[in-house]
Amino acid sequence: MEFGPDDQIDYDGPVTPYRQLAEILRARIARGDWAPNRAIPSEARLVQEYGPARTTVRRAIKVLVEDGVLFVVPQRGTFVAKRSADNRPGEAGQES
Amino acid sequence: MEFGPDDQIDYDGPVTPYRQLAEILRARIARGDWAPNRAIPSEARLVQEYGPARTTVRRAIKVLVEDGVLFVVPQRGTFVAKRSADNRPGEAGQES
DNA sequence: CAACATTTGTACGTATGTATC
DNA sequence: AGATACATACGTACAAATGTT
Repeated sequence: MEFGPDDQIDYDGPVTPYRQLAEILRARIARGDWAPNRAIPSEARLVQEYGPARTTVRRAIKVLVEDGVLFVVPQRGTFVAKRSADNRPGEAGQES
Repeated sequence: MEFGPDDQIDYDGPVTPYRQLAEILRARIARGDWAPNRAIPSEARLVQEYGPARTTVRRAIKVLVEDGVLFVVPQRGTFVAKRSADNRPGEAGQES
């Protein structure tokens, strides 16, 4: 079961909402919704778009940060890593 | 003697309570009370509904998990498998 | 400089579920 | 049966840094 960029979060399913959101964002990044070194929507914006609590958004972002897909700049935003497409859930290789 | 969705547990009969509950739940799933990928009531809820100890509920769930009818997601819930209707106990079912 | 908005960081409390003892 | 632990999610509030007006 793959996640698409336009999917909504299913709160009653077996997959946790933060995992779903992570895969949704991953799909949108892979599709090129936001270019490398560009900021994705703010946490507050993602809360508005997808409905979850901010805690859930942050958890989803954390997954992608650990996968090297995103990186966070405090008080600035969350950005798409340069080689975000290469990074997959398997090996978590993040550079700092 | 078949079990129906509305049956109660008979604690004085020859069939163990957990077996009865398993068949009750199986009937409810077959009847479509919960769709595939949807969660069945929580263990605590089933305790309330049918009266047994939680141990009994868990044992019943275990039977259906081994039959491929249900699957458990830790910290999330117990869900109906997609092809739950196909899976039947058969005579080769394993006991534990 | 001051005031404000934006964004991430952190913390607390509540609720639900399973896991374990 | 009951207690405790852990994971997840929601809501709220405030702090800190940055950017804008």
